[in-house]
Amino acid sequence: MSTMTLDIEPFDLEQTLDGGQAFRWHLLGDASYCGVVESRAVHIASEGRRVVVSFDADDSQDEMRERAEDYLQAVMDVSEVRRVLGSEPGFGESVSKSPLVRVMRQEPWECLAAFICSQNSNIPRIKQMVAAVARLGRRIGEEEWAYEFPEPRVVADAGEAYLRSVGLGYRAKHLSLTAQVVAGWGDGALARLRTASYSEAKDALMELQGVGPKVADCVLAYSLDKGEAFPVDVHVRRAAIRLYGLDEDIKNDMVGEWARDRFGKYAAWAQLYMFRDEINRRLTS
DNA sequence: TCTACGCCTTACCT
DNA sequence: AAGGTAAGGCGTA
Repeated sequence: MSTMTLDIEPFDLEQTLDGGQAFRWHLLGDASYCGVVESRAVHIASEGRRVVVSFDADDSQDEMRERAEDYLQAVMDVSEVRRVLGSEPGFGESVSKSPLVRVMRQEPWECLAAFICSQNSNIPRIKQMVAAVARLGRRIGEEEWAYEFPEPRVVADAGEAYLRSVGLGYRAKHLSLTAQVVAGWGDGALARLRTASYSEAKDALMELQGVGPKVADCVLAYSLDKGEAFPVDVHVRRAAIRLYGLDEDIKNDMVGEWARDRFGKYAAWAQLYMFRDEINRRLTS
């Protein structure tokens, strides 16, 4: 293993890596995490005032630094996030005083597949489903989680029946059909949506089976550089109504527009905080 | 077009 | 141990 220190302020590893925007990070006993970034097994730890990334000694330091910094969005100026969200009701104090929950930049296809699995499910189960899909990919290490996420073609060829057999339920059909379509688009087609506008990219994603407004916003926020995306699920909706006094009967797409207006390009960040706070609230009440 | 509502699978939790 | 719950989306009325 090689290690390097990222020039990035320490952040909330648990809520960032394992808080529901990604589903393939594994907690180790020492509060660090291991997982896969672009077909490489990596280990991420917070050590004092530093973030330390470890990886296979065969990989070049420069290349791994670039990958990790991209995945964790290390170059972005988070002081602006603190300024914009730091005095919001409910979660503002957490933003300004605690280690940040970061919006990451995942590989779009893996992100899309994961959130197709997420519908009408919960985090433990989503992890189980994504792990099963990941096992279709190339092994990149000894650990049970160490698989490169399979290309769309591979998932499509595995077929609906297989995906059902590993626990995806009715989502198997959605993922199988979408994998087929995305495979047909060719390499890099999904990532190309990064240069499209928010609404163009969202329309394109929602053409896919199993991708409605909520799943689309997750993919836009967590993999396609659309900070204005604001995934509205039952929890975030409840939080928005409670914290900001929105009408009880407001439509979900209106909640999204409200969030874009209020939080701008940091809507996705606000959503992570609102989601977390609402979940914690339900668990503790 | 727009909205409301039933349904879809099953792991996980209590 | 059995039954309810869960980061939604789709098809139909």
